[in-house]
Amino acid sequence: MKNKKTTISDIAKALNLSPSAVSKALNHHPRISKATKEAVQRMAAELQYEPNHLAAALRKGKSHLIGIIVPAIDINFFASVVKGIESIINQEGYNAIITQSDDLAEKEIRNIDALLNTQVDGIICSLANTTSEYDHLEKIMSKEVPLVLFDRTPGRADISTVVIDDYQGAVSATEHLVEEGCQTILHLAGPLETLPYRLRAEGYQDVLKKHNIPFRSELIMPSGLTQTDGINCIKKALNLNLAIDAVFAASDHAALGAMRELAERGIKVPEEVAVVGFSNEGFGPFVEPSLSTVDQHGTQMGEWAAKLLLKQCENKGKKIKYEKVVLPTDLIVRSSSRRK
Amino acid sequence: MKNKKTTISDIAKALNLSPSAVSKALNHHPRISKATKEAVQRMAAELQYEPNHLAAALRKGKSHLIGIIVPAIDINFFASVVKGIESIINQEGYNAIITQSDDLAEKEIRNIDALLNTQVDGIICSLANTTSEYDHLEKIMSKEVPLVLFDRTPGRADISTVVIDDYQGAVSATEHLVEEGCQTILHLAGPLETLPYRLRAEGYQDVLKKHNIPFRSELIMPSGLTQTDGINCIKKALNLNLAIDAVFAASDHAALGAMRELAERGIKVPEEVAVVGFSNEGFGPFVEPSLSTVDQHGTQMGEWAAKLLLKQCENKGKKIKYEKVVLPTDLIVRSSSRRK
DNA sequence: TATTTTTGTTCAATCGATTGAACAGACAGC
DNA sequence: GCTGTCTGTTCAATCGATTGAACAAAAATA
Repeated sequence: MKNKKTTISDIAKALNLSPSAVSKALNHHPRISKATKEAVQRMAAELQYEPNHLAAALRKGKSHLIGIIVPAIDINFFASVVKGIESIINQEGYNAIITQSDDLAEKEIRNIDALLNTQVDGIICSLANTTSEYDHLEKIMSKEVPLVLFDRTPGRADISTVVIDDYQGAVSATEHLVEEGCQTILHLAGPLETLPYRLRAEGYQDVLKKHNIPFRSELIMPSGLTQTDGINCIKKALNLNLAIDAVFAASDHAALGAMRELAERGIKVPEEVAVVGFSNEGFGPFVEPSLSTVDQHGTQMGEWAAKLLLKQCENKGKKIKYEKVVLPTDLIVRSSSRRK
Repeated sequence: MKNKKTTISDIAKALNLSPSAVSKALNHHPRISKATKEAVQRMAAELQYEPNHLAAALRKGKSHLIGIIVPAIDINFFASVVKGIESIINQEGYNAIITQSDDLAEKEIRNIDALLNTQVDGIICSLANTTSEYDHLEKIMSKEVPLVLFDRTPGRADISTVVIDDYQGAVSATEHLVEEGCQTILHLAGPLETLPYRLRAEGYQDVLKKHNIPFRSELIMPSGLTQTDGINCIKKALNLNLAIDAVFAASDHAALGAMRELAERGIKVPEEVAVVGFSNEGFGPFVEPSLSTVDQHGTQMGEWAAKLLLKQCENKGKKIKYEKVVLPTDLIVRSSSRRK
C-alpha cells in the first residue's frame, strides 16, 4: 500500500507479464497482441500509471524538451515569439524550457550550458546584444544539438535563422508616406553598424530614389532609438529648419518621442507631419493619435523557428541543412500617418 | 575517436578509477582525496565532460525543473511574473518549463499532466478563467508535488497562494481621487461575483464612507472591463447626468475607454474628470494624458511564488505548510488624475 | 604487535523505461 | 512428420549517474 508512483513493472506484476511486454504494449508495438494491449491499458488506468518521461528520455536520448533563450520574456515581442514556438512544439509533444539572458552574453552562455546539461533536443535563441563571440553557439553545434536563431542573429551561413525583412518593411513604410503626399521625410535610424537598421535605412533611401526625391543625408539621424532620442532628433530637425513633413522612425519608441515633441511645438500629426514607427509595440493603438507602424509578426516568427528546429530534430543524425527564413513585415496604418 | 558525449565512465577509464569514484569526486564527497578530486576535475575539463542532468534526475528523483502554467505568456503581467519566478529559481539551480493554458481549463489539465510526466519538482500556476473544477490540482497534491497558485486562485485553504491586496489597491486609488478633490466618483467595476473585483468595489465604497461621501449605487457599473465597456459606461453616465468628477476603473483598459469617450465629448482629463485605472498595463505611460493606475507588482509576485515553492521543495517529505501571501499594491500617480 | 579507526576506493544495485535478440508455441506448406 | 514462417512474449543489456555497503590499506591507538 505504498504511496509510491506506479511503474511499468507494477503493471507487469499485476498482469503476470514482463515489464518489456508492458512497455511495448503501451507503445503500440506490432508484435503485442490486441488482448494484451487492452489488458495493459486497463490495468494502467486502474493503477493510475503515469509514464516517467525522464526515464524514457534517458534511454532514448530524446527528452522532448526544447530550450529557448530570449533577452527578456517581459518584452512583448519576445513573449509573442515564445507563444508561437510553444504552439508548434506542443502539437508535437515537446515542452519548452525558457531562460532569459537579460541581454548579457555571460548569462546567455550559462543558460546554454544549463540547457545542454538538461539534454534539450534543440535550442531556439535570440542573441543578447552584448554577445560578440560565438563559442557558445559552436558548442551547441559541435554537440549536434539543433539550433535556430531568430531576430538577433550573427551573419553566418551555418546556422538556421528566422528574421524579418527589414528592408521591405522600411520600403512599405516609406512608400506609404510618399503616397500620403510627403516629400521631406526624416528617418530616425538605429545604429547603422547593426544590419537590421542599415537595411531599414537602405529601404528608406531606395524609395526616395525611386520617386526621384533628392536624397539629403541630414534627413537620416542615427540614434539609440529611445523615446528621448526621438524627442531630441525632432528638436534638432526643427532647429535646422529642415521643413519635414514626415518622420519614419526605426522604432516605435522613437516615433512616440517624435510625436510628443511635435505636439509640444503645436505641430499637427498627421496633418503637418505624418509619423510611422517600427515594431508594433503594444502602446501603438493607445497613443494619440494612434501610431502607424511596421509589424514584426512575433508569433509567426516563433512558429517558423519552431518548425525549422523540429525539422532538424527529426532528421537527427543526418547532415543538418541550414535554412534562412525571411518573414515579410506588415505595414499597419493608423492615425499618425493617415491624411486622406 | 567517437564523437559521442563524454560520460563519467570515460573519465574513470582515463584515470583508471571507478565511475563511482568519479561521481563522488565531482560531487565533493568527503571521502575522496584531494588529489583524486583534482585529477578528476582536470580530466573532466580535458575530455569536455558535461553532466547529464536527466540521468542524475532519474536516480535522485529530483529534476530541478519547475513547471509554470499561465493563461498566456504574451500578457505583460504574466510575463513579469515569469520573470520574477525565473530570477529566484535560477539562483537555486532550477529551470522553468513554461506552458500556456490559453485560458482553457482543458489545456490547463493537459499541461499539468505533461509537467507531471516530465517529473517537475514543483508547479506554479495561475488558473484559466474557465477552470471551475479542481481535480487536476488534487492530482498534483496527491502526488505530493509542491504547488503554488498566484493571482487567479480558488478560495481554498490547502494550497499556497500569492495574490495582491485588491482591497487596499482600491482604497489607495479612491483615497487619491478624494484627495484631489473629487466627490462624485464613478467606479467601473468588474464582474462582482469574482472575488478580486468585489474587493476592489468594497475598497472604493469604504473610502467614500470614511469621508462621509454619500454612497450612490448607480455610481458602480459592473462590466467586462474592456475598452469598449469603458466607453459605454461613460456614455451611460453622461446620459444619466451623473455629474461625475472622477472615474476609478478596475482595469486600465476600461479606464482608457473612459478617457477616450470623455475626450470625445470635450471633457478635460484630469481637470474636469480625474481617472485612475488598475493593473499598470504597458500602455499607461504612453496614452495622453498618461494614466494613473494601481501596480500589481508582477515580478514581485513571481518571486514570492517561487520562494514559497522552493521552500516546499526543500522540505520534501515533511508535511506541507500552506502559506498565503498578500502583496501590497502600489498607486502610480500620472497625469490622468493629478490636478495640483 | 594486535586492534581499532580513518581514509580512499570499488562493487553492485538502482532510478524507470526501452529495445534487439532469443525463444517457444501455433500454424502452414510440402 | 519435417521444415519454415509468424506471433507473442521474455531476457538481458542499456541510457548515465548516484549511493550505501563492503573492503583494503594506511594511520592511530593501546
